[in-house]
Amino acid sequence: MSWRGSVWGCLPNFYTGERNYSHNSPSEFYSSLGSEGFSIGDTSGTDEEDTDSAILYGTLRGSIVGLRYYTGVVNNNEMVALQREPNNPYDKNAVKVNNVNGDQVGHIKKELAAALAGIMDNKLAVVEGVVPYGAKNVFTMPVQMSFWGREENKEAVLDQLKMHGFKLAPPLKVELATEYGFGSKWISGKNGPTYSAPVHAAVHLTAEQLKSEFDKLFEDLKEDDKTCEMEGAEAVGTLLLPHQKQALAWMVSRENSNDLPPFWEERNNFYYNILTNFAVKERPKNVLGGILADDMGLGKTLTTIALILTNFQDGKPLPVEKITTTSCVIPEDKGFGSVLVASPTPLKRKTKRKGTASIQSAEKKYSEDNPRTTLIICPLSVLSNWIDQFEQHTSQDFHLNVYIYYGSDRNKDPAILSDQDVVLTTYNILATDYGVSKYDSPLHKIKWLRIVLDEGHTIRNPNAQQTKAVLSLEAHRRWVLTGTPIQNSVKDLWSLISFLKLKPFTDREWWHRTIQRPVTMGTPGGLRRLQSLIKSITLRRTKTSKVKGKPILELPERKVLIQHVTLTEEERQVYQSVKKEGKAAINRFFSEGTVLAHYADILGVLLRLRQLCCHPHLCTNTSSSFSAGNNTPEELRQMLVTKMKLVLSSGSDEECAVCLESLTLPVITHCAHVFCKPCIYEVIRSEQPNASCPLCRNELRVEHLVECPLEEELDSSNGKKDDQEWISSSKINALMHALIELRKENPTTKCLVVSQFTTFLSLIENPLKKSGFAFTRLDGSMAQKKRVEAIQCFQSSQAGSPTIMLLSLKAGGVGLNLTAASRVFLMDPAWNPAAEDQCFDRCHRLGQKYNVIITKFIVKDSVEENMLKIQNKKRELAAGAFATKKPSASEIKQTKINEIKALIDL
DNA sequence: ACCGCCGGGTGCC
DNA sequence: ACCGCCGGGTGCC
Repeated sequence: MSWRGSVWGCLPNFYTGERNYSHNSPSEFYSSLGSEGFSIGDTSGTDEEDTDSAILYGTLRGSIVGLRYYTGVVNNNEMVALQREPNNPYDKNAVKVNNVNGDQVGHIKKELAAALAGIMDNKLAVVEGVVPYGAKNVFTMPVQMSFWGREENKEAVLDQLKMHGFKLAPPLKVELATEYGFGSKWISGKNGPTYSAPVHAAVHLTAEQLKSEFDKLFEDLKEDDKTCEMEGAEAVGTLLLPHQKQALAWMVSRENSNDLPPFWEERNNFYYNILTNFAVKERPKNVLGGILADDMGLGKTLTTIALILTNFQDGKPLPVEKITTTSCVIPEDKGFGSVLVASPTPLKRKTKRKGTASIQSAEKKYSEDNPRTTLIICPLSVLSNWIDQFEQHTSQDFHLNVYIYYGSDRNKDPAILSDQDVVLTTYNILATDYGVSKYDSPLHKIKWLRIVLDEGHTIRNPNAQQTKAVLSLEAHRRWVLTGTPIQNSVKDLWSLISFLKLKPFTDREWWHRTIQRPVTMGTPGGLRRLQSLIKSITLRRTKTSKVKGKPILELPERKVLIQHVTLTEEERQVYQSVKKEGKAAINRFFSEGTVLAHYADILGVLLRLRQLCCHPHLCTNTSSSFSAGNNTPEELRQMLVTKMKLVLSSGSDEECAVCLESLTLPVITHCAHVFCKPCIYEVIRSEQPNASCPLCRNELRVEHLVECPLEEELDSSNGKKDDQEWISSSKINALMHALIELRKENPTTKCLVVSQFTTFLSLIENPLKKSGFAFTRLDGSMAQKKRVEAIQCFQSSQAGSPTIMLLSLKAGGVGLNLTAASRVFLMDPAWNPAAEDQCFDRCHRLGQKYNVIITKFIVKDSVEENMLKIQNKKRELAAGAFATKKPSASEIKQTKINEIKALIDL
């Protein structure tokens, strides 16, 4: 059985190269020193990227002075933050001391500050403080400091301190117990033995142990208060499943609750944070929201829509309005599958709700303090899914304004936006507005009723512009939807927790000191702490979870069959001659050592072979000449870039060598390699000022990158070649045979016929027509309206409705629902098995009534068979460990080279 | 007395 | 700060 349901998603998000922080903000400081998630037992240590785990150098007692002048107060044993203040007019070495709330307590005494300044500025160590006693002093108070840093900086730090006459004491003083999470048990042994601190950050757990530890995080989440059910309001036009009613009850109770946030306790009229020992008089606010982390396919979107309609205002549902206007305005001219963010296609919409006295009076209930609008932010790929689902699940009698804030003509008037019930937008639009001007960004001018982050893990990189844009939005209620809350390590959680505005974790330092480090260092209780945090704000069910003893989803079986296809003599001849030529060229590249320089050539060869396995007419537009001969290097380069574009425009689902997944927003480098735009930008950012290509180490510059729209964004209709007479192919014959057999068996069975190559789909149309099949088609080039039509048409159970859908592999987002089909014919294998799985899930999901049979057509003795082998290797890799070591640039290269060899039988 | 000592003024960095 | 430190006032016993 194929692996899908793991909590930890598939491959980790790889970064190449070390980050280089040049700013002074404490949060960046922390991120630069934070340990790299869980390090797995293998610590060969040769990898320079693996060294940013911090160890404790030792501790030092100092004093905080100038308390008179500041308002920040602390308690005994409370954590404090030390922050450099290089612009202090009295002392350029000044070090501020702040309490957990960020209020200044005082300064570090100047002699000590002089010693710390250099250490802190050069990021040799992170210095953390706890006030052990004397917190009520008037003028000065003591501070116990811990110095954390990389092993290799330890000497330098000790030297610096020595120069100023300071010496570190051995780690772990009793006063610091709370830092380590030992609690009172530790302190109680007054004259007991002394313990030495854990010095090394490495946790000696196997990958399996770690995974099971992580899985425990989400255990028991289904119990106690999370099993109540709640019916959706009348406005929810769809019956909710039991587990969705549970989620709704939980979400509504979270939004209306007045509980204290996790780790806070009330003690004699004060509220204490038991992690930092910080106290406040005002009751800290809990997040009115949380993380809905259900597995894919359990209906997070529907549940969220139900929440919006059911807990609309003051705990009451959306009122009935006797007005009937179109609820959603769907863009007519262009689909959402497009990911061209730089030049968004204008979407048509109407501005509604002008006039009508009754509505105006209704609007008066809403104001700055009492907003009405929910903002939903999602990746572009699922935007259309949200629109569909709003349409599907809102009852006819109710009217919900949904405004799609997308496209170059989006309405930026905050007054209009805050007058909607729902504003839907994408992370990219949000980040673009914010990038233009933080202050003019319309979405940042509004205080929202509720913000929903869909696929919330997209903001897991705290330094990404879109994360910053998301974190600076204002809202009363906040939700994160994600199927994979932790992709790679605990680090991934910070952005989400910070978005939820859970104090004190919004500040990176407190998150790091109280949760991340205890967890990564394996401090007793660290994981328990994280678990208790997650438990209090998260609801997660997997596909195998049960409600009242019954499985949440009873999905029918899914079988994958491989149907071998033998080429005809004629096809085989063409194939062999192209292969021979290609193999000779690739052999030459190997002997010249220019394999990676000719990457585009090689992809071109492989593409032609893959196309020939499908149909001889597919590769007529791809030139077979190799870039060599009498061309200048510049001409050669141009040819390679052109070739790469041609490969990409064929529809081939190529992958990015950095993230190892299907390309998103492909860009071609100067050296004719292709990567995801975000991946390569990350490489450039981390290797500045001089970055080099992960595949060939050539110079890498932003201004040389060429964006390359995928085939999906191109109009395929004008790519049809009418001048060629239609002929069949072995694969088409195999498909038609299967389809006709199937029709004999059961004429109502519906099928998906999937290919990466839309021209192949076009070629298949011909025999379908001849054999009298009713079919429809869905590919990336279709306008949104046509897609909706095609999907509705196909999903219909009416007699005479199409039984076949021609589907391009990557069409539509994860939400695309094609459950009417119970058979899938995959005409050509993809590099990335995950892309195939995602495609199969379009019919093998909630709502599927029959067992699903998937047939993969694979040509015998061809590149396709070799692709299957590579796919299997990738599956093993993805299932094996969730935190595989980051491959270095040279490993990326070697993997690619091995793949090429395997593919062309070298 | 280019000292010591006294006692008032004063106080982060 | 019930300290230290500074700098002015002062000066045998």
